[in-house]
Amino acid sequence: MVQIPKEPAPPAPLQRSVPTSADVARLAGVSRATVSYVLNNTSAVRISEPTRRRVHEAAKELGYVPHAAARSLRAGHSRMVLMPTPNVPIGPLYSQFINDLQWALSRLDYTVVQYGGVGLRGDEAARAWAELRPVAVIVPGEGLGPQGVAILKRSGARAVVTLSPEPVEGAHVLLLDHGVVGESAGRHLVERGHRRIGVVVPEEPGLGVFSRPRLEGVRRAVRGTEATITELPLAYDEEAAGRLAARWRSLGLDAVFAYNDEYAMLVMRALRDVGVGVPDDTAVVGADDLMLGRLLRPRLSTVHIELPSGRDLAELVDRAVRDPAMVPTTHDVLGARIVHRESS
Amino acid sequence: MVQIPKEPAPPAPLQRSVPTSADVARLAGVSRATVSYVLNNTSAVRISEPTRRRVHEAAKELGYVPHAAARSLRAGHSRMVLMPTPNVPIGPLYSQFINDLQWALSRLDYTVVQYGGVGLRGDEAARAWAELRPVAVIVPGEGLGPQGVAILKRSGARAVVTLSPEPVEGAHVLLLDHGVVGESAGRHLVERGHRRIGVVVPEEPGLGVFSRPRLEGVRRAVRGTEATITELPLAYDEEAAGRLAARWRSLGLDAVFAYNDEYAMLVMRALRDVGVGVPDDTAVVGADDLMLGRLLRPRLSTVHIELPSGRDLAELVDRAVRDPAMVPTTHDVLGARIVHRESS
DNA sequence: TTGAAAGCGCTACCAT
DNA sequence: ATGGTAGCGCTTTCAA
Repeated sequence: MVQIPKEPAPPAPLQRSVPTSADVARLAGVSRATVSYVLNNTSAVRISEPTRRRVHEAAKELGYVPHAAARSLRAGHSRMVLMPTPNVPIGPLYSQFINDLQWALSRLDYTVVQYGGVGLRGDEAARAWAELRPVAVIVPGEGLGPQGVAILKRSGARAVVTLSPEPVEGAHVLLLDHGVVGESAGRHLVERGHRRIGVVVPEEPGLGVFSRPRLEGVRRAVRGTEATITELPLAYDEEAAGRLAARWRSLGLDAVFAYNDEYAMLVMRALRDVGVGVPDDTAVVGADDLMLGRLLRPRLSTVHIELPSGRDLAELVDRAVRDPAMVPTTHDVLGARIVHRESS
Repeated sequence: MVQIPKEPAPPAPLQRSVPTSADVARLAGVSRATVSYVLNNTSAVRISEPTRRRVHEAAKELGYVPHAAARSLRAGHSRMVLMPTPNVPIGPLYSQFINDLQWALSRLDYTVVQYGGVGLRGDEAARAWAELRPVAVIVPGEGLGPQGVAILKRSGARAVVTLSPEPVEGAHVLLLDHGVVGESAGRHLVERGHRRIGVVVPEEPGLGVFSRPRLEGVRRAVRGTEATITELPLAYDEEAAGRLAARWRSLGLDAVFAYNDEYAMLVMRALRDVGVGVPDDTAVVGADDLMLGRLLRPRLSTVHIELPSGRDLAELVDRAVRDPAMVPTTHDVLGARIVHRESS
């Protein structure tokens, strides 16, 4: 651990207080109203060029920066889109999505803010978000109930969107049903003649949100076939994988859906190390279509996931903000398709 | 691309306006002052139990949530710590660090907010942040100059901390000099007798912040030895790696520092595919000590990186906030040590 | 073209 | 124990 040294604090000069528009007005020799007109380019009012210049100079000289809270208090609304930061570790796929979303919302002139509420949950969290009076809230993942939605709306949020595994009353829901991921994998394995299918279920807490539906998806895919499913709880480390591999023959599986590409790499490695052939003895399928899958040998079969584009979501938010009468709906937005390579 | 359908907007009921403390006061039959005392548990004032109850009930019935902007406007300060979201894709290492930091700051009763300013740069960005009047600003990476620091401080930020590759006047700087990473790798390779060392430099824009110092670090490590450095620009895809591998023999290198573990995997795979032996023909060293390095065969030698703990940084921020007189200093906080496995 | 002033929601001082 | 009220920084009528 790298320590940040603690230093003794020598005395220092007092900080000048923060300049306000009144200070600018005083320095420019005009009223606060005029300052506001000039700095906001208010078109309904004509201000003479010399005055404009004086105001701008005064503002620059003082290092004036408007006070967002005061402004939105006065205006009665803000353009802040609040998005709680997920407290689960997220992959590159999701990061990219969030990035696109932020970019698109910025283009639409919203201020995007990720709120790091760690300990809070449920309505308590919703209340904390509501205190900031965001014009819209985008909640990734579960955890927001109808109550929470109500709290947010009562506090002025004109759009509440959740990216959730299940519908939420009152909110615009982008249904991210990971079942389709498992389904793709399961269908693929069944079609290729596999009958004893293992499904890796990560032991990491917080991954259950994804792993449970993926497992259910595989179950759905094999329904009506002779194939059977075996759950394989697994921690993301080599020893755990080694232990799993050691009892592999006794499990009698001919295929495994490894939750995602990273777990797939872990499993493939462990199987290799105990002499289980992939795909001949056991087929392996990952998910997420990460680069690493392409680099493995045999090349990893995987499920490619399509999230909605950040732009689409940004537009949904914008429409909902501009038309609060819009009735919230629930849409399936998770796409999944198998990418067949060499491991299956 | 998954499309989010656009729906026609039917008419809908008007939204009741947001309840304020005045509404609560009216409903409870008390003054706004009393409401404030009750809801904030003001210890300087005694409120009778029946009154408290009435206030709480009224607040709950109305779904009252205090208005953070109004509160901090009145108070003259907030407990918001603002952190611009990095617009470079960040790895698991850094994500973990940010998470820890958020957690630690929450424990200290700060509200952590990641600000998604995409298009802004330099002082423009600083001004946008300053509008929110955060009590502290933590800037990951370069891009904040002394000007920006001044803007933030003039706007009331009591602590400005940057995690930067180089010192910034006026700010508390946690120097993340990635040179030490390259140095560790370089020293290791030289000690093991390698003399013609390639250094992968990712072509991805935005990674230059890291790759340049890492390259310089390797240069530093070989200074005074007979070893030579060859820069190897490389995009993160298989074809590019294949092209690099194809001309590998002609490069005459006996070792390569691959920027990080992911690039190392890419390079190792490409070298393998053209029959270059690792480590016998060419040694490979990665960086970041990701799990995938342990799963490769040969196991990947890598540089383990130690970031400061989130807790330490949170404490630094807290101290700086409580004692604005504290003079800003610059500290090296990036630790690096070689993890020797099988690829070198 | 510019200024005076009200008021957004909240808290803290001073009365009662 | 409770209420009246000023004022945080800003925008926006309304007057001049």
